[in-house]
Amino acid sequence: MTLRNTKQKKIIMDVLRCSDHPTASELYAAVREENPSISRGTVFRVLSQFAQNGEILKLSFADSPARFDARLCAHAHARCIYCGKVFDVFDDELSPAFEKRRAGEFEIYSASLEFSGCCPDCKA
Amino acid sequence: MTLRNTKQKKIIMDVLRCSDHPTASELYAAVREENPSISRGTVFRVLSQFAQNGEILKLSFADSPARFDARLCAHAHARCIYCGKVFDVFDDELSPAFEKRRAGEFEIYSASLEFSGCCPDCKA
DNA sequence: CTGGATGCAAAGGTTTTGCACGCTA
DNA sequence: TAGCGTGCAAAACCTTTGCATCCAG
Repeated sequence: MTLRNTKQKKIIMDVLRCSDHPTASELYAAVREENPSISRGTVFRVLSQFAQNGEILKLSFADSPARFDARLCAHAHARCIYCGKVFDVFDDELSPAFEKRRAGEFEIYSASLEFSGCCPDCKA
Repeated sequence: MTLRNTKQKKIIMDVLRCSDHPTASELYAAVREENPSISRGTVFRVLSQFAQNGEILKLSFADSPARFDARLCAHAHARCIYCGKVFDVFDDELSPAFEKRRAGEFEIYSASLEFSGCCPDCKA
C-alpha cells in the first residue's frame, strides 16, 4: 500500500496550509474554487488519510464539525464558544495564559487537557 | 425560563454519575433499563441542557460520538485510541504523566491542550 | 500495467427538531 | 394554570462507503 501524490491531495494540502482551522466543508468550498471537479468524498478521504499519517491534526469539538490544522509544531488551541473559531497558542504564551486567563486578546473561560494513547486492556 | 426537575432528568443524571464516560447511546441504553419509556430525543436534550449549565462535561473526540462526564472537579482525560475508552487523570498524576509519558497503566502517545472562551471579535 | 485514488451518489450514524400532549411548580 | 418537558418520528447534519473509472508510479 504505497501512497500516491495526486493533484487533489496537493490542492487540499495547499489550501489547508493557507486556511485558518477550517472545517471539512469550509475546506471543500475553498478547494472547489481551485478545482470545481473535486468531490466532497475525496476531501474527507484525503483529510482523514493525512490525519492518520500525522501530516495534519484533526480537532474535534462539541457542537461543531471537526476542524483541521496543518501546523506541525506543538501548540495549544483556544476556541471561541460563540463563533467556534480556533486560535493557536504557542509555548511562550502558555504560562501567561494560565496566570491571566487570557491568550493575547482571547479571554479564557476554561481549559481542558487530553492525553491519547493506549489503555491497559488494549495492550494485550 | 425556569428549569424543572423531572424524573427523567433525575434518572439520566443518576445513571451518568454511575457510568464511566458513556456516549449518549450507551447512556440511553442504561436509562432504558431504569425506565423504558424515556426517549432518545429526551436523553440528548437533557444532556445538552446539563452541559450548557455546566452541570456535566461533554467530551468530543475524532471518529467517535461524544462522551459525557458528571465529574465536577477539574481533571484531565486520557483516551485510548484503540477502544475509545476515556480515563480520568487527576492533578497529582499530571507531572509524572508528562515526565514518564504514562498515567498509571495508561501509555500516553500525545497530549493536547484546549482553551475555550471568547475571541476578540465576539467581545463586541 | 497495477492497484491506490477519485467522482458520484447513496447510505450510515449521531444529533436535532416539530408537534401534540403531559406534568412540575 | 402556564409553559417547560416529554415521546415519537421525521429531518438535518456530518461523514463514510460502494462502485466504476481514472491515473500515478
